[in-house]
Amino acid sequence: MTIEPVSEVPVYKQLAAIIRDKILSGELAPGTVVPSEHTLQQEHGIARDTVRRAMNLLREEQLVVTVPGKGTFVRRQLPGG
Amino acid sequence: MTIEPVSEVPVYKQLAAIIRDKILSGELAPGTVVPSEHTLQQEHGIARDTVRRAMNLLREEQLVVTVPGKGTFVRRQLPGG
DNA sequence: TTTCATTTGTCCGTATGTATT
DNA sequence: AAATACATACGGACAAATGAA
Repeated sequence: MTIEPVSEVPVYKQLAAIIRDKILSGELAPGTVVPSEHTLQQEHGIARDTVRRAMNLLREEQLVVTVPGKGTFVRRQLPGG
Repeated sequence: MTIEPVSEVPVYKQLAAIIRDKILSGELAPGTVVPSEHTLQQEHGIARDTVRRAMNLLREEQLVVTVPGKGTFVRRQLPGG
């Protein structure tokens, strides 16, 4: 999956979709760490601000849980799981 | 206090007034942290841009002091205090 | 204990585009 | 035309929590 800088869909929503897919497919297993904001921003060539927006979405969807100073983790009890 | 989206008074001035009142009434005591931009924007359902305008006003009035990376605090020595 | 790297939290400034008033 | 408001996006900086050296 690649992020399209110029698109109808905002970059942060595209990134959220990418990570959401990995969670729902099991590629990112429950309890494991989601790549750090720094890593994601490097990998996709986007700003940290944009990464954080994506994470905010996933938190609202209760797909991930964030621990300050530690990281963001895939929830063990996924909504509707 | 509630912000009226459609009003003679701009939203950012309404928000500034709300926080100003809490400071002057002591509900927000000197030295304590003012809710973060993110919190305020969520609580009132307004944009970050608008929150920041409100904070700029309060800073100009010297009611609050902002510490980068930490937060915005109620001044201990209020103007005319 | 102190130090250090990592990671998230918050803030500052800027910019573009859209829409409304 | 100008001010207000929202959404998006970028970059830099410092603070605080964590954990490891």
